[in-house]
Amino acid sequence: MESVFEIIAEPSRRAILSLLLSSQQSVGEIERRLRMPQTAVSKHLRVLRDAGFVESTVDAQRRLYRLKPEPLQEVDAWLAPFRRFWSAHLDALERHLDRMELSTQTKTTTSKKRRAPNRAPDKGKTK
Amino acid sequence: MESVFEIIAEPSRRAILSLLLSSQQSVGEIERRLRMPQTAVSKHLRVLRDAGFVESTVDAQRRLYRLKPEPLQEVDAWLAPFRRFWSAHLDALERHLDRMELSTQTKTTTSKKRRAPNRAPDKGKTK
DNA sequence: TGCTTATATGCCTTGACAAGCATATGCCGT
DNA sequence: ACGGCATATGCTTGTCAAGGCATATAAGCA
Repeated sequence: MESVFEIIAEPSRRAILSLLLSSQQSVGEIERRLRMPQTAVSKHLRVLRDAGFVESTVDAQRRLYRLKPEPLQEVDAWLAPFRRFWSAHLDALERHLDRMELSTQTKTTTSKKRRAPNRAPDKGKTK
Repeated sequence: MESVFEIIAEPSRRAILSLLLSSQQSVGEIERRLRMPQTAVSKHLRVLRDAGFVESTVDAQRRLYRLKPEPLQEVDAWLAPFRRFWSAHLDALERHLDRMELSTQTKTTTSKKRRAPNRAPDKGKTK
């Protein structure tokens, strides 16, 4: 399995992580709320625990699982340079729109269909 | 393939995305810098383009690929609640450490922005 | 026109993993 | 000690995607 990215590629696992955001949960609670078979929950939790996404404590016959931050922080760290990238781009776009007094008040991006206004892509030899 | 998470689960694709952070690149450049066969590069780029991570323009026989922000922003959005989660936890830890007058003076004395105190990662009960 | 460079695509094999099912382990109350 | 509840694990099967290879498309050049 290896990387944290492969771990969170699984939708059920992301669902479990999101569920644990509110508070720690037992396997049975996760099973009910996510409507997924118990063995599947246990297996996903196993993967998540081995990768450090969650930890568990024993409460009688139950096991309570809770989030651990480190692996997702790793994802966040990988994402950081891209955040800089796109904020830089949004700034540039903003300046550009300012410069050409664009009348239409464009709400900032919401739906995925939104694209940058048609500028000629600078096919610069700036390489 | 579907989700953006599955797309970035592939290490080569993450490498390509990181490479494109600096500037747009042709397929051949990516091939050389990542030392990976051309057909592999092309296939990964196909996946990335279909998912909206990159776009390409034609420059004679070359294709120049560049980043598009939206899909990674989607990842970032999913991550947001977890960021809140772990910063809350760091705050709690910090308060806790403050309360038990921990001797180690944290040398970063910027009191405005709280930072995680540098402690050894607590390897409590890993088996 | 042919030759070369740049990139894309189709086929095939292989490996990884999720899902399902059966079963094992372990704790509870009586 | 027993039966039942809660959770974990082993095995098998189907699916799907990555990698390798050959080949296709297409633009530039002589």
